[in-house]
Amino acid sequence: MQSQPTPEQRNATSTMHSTPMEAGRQRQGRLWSNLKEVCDLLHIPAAVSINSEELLFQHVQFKTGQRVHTIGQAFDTLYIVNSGFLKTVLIDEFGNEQVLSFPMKGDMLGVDGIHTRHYASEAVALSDCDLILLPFKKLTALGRVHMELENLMYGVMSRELVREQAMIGMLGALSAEARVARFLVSLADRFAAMGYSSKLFNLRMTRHEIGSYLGLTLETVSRTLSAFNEIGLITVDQRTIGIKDPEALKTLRRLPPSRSRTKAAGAKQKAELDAAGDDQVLATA
Amino acid sequence: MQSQPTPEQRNATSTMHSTPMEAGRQRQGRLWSNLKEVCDLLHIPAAVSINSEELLFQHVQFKTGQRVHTIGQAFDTLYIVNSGFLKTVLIDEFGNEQVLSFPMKGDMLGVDGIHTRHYASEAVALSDCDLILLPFKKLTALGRVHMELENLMYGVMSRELVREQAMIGMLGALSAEARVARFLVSLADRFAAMGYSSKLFNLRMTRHEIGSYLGLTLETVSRTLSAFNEIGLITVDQRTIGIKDPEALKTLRRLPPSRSRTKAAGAKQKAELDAAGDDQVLATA
DNA sequence: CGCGAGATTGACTCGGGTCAATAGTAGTGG
DNA sequence: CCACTACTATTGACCCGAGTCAATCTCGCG
Repeated sequence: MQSQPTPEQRNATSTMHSTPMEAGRQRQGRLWSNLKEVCDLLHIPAAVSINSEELLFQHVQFKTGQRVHTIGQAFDTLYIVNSGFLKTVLIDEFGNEQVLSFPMKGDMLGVDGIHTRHYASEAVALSDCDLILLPFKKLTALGRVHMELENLMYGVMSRELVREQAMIGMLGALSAEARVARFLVSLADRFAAMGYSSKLFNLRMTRHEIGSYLGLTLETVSRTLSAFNEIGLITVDQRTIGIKDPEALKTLRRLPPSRSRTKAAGAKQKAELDAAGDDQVLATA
Repeated sequence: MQSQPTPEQRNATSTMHSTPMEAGRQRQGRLWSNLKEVCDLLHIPAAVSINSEELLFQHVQFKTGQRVHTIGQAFDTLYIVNSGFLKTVLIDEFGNEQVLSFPMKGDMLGVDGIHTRHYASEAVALSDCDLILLPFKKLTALGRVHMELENLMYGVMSRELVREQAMIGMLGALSAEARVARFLVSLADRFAAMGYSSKLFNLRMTRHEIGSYLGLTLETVSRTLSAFNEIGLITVDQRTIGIKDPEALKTLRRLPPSRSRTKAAGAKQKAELDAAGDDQVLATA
């Protein structure tokens, strides 16, 4: 039940007891989803012409650290994140990881495998995850019957393309501080879109992974977060991040003349923050 | 606007005189292409079940400096480059250009517009160009009839996605020299794929544009090219580049990406990485 | 022929990478 | 419960790669 949720296990579970009116769908374990649910998850308007319950998509669970797919593995299915957090990485010729994205609820995985029929990246669960399987064959076959599926696919792929373009722009043009700032804002927005707090959240990834994602070292990420903390833009406690000034983060290009940042200024900021909320900032005086 | 052939012109042209074997296609100006030609151009195996000559795609010519589409413009058509060279750019909040790609023969433009129905980037001709128009509506409509069209689209979009992933990896992990080196190799390969010489070619873009594309300044690009020239890897004369040692360019690096020390592969690689760190410019795998 | 855009090269600066020491945190087992 | 270990995060000191500023050179074009 734990180490590897294989298709066999899922069949065993789902066929174990099938409630007739549920048409084979296992509700409580969230083992199946219909097209409507998939579209909702992707934030794509599903001009619902289909409620056919035979059009169900299987769920699979992955535990922290498990790999959803690896580079070079034969491609046959796409995944949609129903819950949990992951990272996708490229491995260079020396075995070094390059983080490409941090997929979470509503994001699609595996699209890079379509072209060569082999996944071009590796997806790893950063927390326990629940993913929906979209067998690509099935998808394209259904695409000809239900044209919203087709548009869904185009939309998702195009969206992903735009996201990567923005990423390239960021890596090419922004300073370390601006990258970290935008990363935090982006995370906050995504949490907000998922219904979580955009003001206080936990990072699911290490500094190292953030650094890889942003083209920086973990030290620079750590230092930058500390600097933001001193200035009062955020609060940092390990992986707990509090967003204090989203506007400033959004428009930040460069940090104010860094040399003049004295201890006194830092202490002042710290005091304000402590007054504002009950948080333990450990920036020792 | 400029000389943009309209759909009416197409109908006029195609019905004007129909040479039986040409089936209404205007040869001399390369004004039309059928699906087979489009697939060939994209290097996608067209399991040819269609030779229907009513399935023709219009060409459009753009002159150097002209914009094919701009950011925010309503999306309705994709483009395939039949000849010529272009750049696609993002414009940031201060009007600065960020070059995203240098499309040439066989590349597709406009895919980033599908998601929001507005182009997310701007495409500019760096030379006189001949593009094939693929009206998106028409394309999706045909996709349901001829499923190879569908696969074509998925394939092209996925390919583009993989390309951008590689770009992100490069920007995130490689030194200036390695980026320039790989850029040259990539250009050489693409020229080779088009039937041109991969040993001697002309850059269609300025140092500034190359720098923007690679996340560097034009001075760094210029200096790096000069350095490669001195070392004998290439010859440089303004925009004329001669590739002398493609292998060296391909494997050239600098900073061992100490950023990512992967647990599994990391230990194995440590010695090599450290050794590589003492290397100067050249490194052989 | 002169003008302006592009390219090259040098001198200087500094952002961020590297190396290293320390400390906080989580998981494991006694 | 604590001790032990491995991982993660924070911080400081140092320095090098690449950005910035600026002068000069080349070339294409009206």
